[in-house]
Amino acid sequence: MDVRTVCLGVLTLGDATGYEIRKMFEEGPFQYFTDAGFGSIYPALKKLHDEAYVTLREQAQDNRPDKKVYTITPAGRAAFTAALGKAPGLDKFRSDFLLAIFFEHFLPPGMIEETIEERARWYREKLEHMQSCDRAGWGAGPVFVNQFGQAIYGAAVKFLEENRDTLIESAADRYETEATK
Amino acid sequence: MDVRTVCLGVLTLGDATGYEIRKMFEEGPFQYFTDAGFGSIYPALKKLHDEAYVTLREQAQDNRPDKKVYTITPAGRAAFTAALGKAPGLDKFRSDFLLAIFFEHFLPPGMIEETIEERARWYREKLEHMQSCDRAGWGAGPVFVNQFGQAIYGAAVKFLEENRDTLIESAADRYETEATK
DNA sequence: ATATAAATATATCATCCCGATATATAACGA
DNA sequence: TCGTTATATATCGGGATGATATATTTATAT
Repeated sequence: MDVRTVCLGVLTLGDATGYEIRKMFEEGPFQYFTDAGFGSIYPALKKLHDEAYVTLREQAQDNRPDKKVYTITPAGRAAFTAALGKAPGLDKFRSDFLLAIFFEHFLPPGMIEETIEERARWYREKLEHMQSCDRAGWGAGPVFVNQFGQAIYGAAVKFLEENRDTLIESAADRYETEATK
Repeated sequence: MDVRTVCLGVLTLGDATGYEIRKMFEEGPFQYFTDAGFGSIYPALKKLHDEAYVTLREQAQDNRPDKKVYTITPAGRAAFTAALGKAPGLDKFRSDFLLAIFFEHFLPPGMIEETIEERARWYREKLEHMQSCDRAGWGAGPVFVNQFGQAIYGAAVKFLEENRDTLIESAADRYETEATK
């Protein structure tokens, strides 16, 4: 799904500026399964405007850059519906952390524990954030997505907590063996 | 982690051609947390060769393009170790499926069930593949990574199976309400 | 009181990545 | 026999990433 389509989706929830869309991806309910930076959002909005899928009104502000508030058009809604109608692409889980753990024997001794600890903390924080999200007024879709996220991130936290010691010990054993060799 | 670094990692496991590296990403133990197509692997190998991180020997074959077998150099190993020494970037889970479910009210009636069913099947297949992987001779790192994957994909399957009906019913209710309105 | 960071708001740019496409042949099954 | 899969390389356009630039206010910290 390209950034243009996701922007259209966000705009079906209400008018927004590029900056606000970015915040949705960073802090809002979208952050766990999609992402886009300014470098993709601004060009996307420009193109959506060219295609007449959105309109914009510039709002002057004191001592700040003008706000560009975007509104989705009926054509934009139709395009978004059409895009959703196609079978979604495959889910992707990408983890440099797991790559590092896979090649764990290339890591300096203390770093395995530190890395796992840090990642477990990160997953725990994200999980707590999802749990604390106010579900009042949310529709069935957003609730399902939020709970799916909790299931996944919860499983990650649980696994890291239950299996970290085994890996750390096995790495420690290897270092000992190498030292006495 | 860029494709060059991941290629170096694969090459620490043994010499390989670009085609074989691709297969590792597609079928091997890497497929659940990293990915790269030919369009990234071949340029990456070319650059690694320029940087003297790999050497290559061309193996002529009958009626086939020459095989280019790449071997990692000591400098390549050092570069890979240095790259792993840095704190890994954040894990990313990206899902067009969840985006579609989030905007579930834009989907045609039957498609919600079909979409969830298809995705549950996909997660189940991936999970079974991970479970069937031969762990004999694997080190602690690869085992940890494989089991982490199983925990995550298992949680996804479980969630989809347990919650699909609730979402489908709530969508059906909405269609009824809209019809009688 | 003053420095420093963070938030608001836009935008660009190089670099890299993804997916599609091209080329060529062997092997295998329908 | 005809289509598909596997082997093996490579390129190319469009798009995404991450860093950087600009400018001001507000909040936090020293």
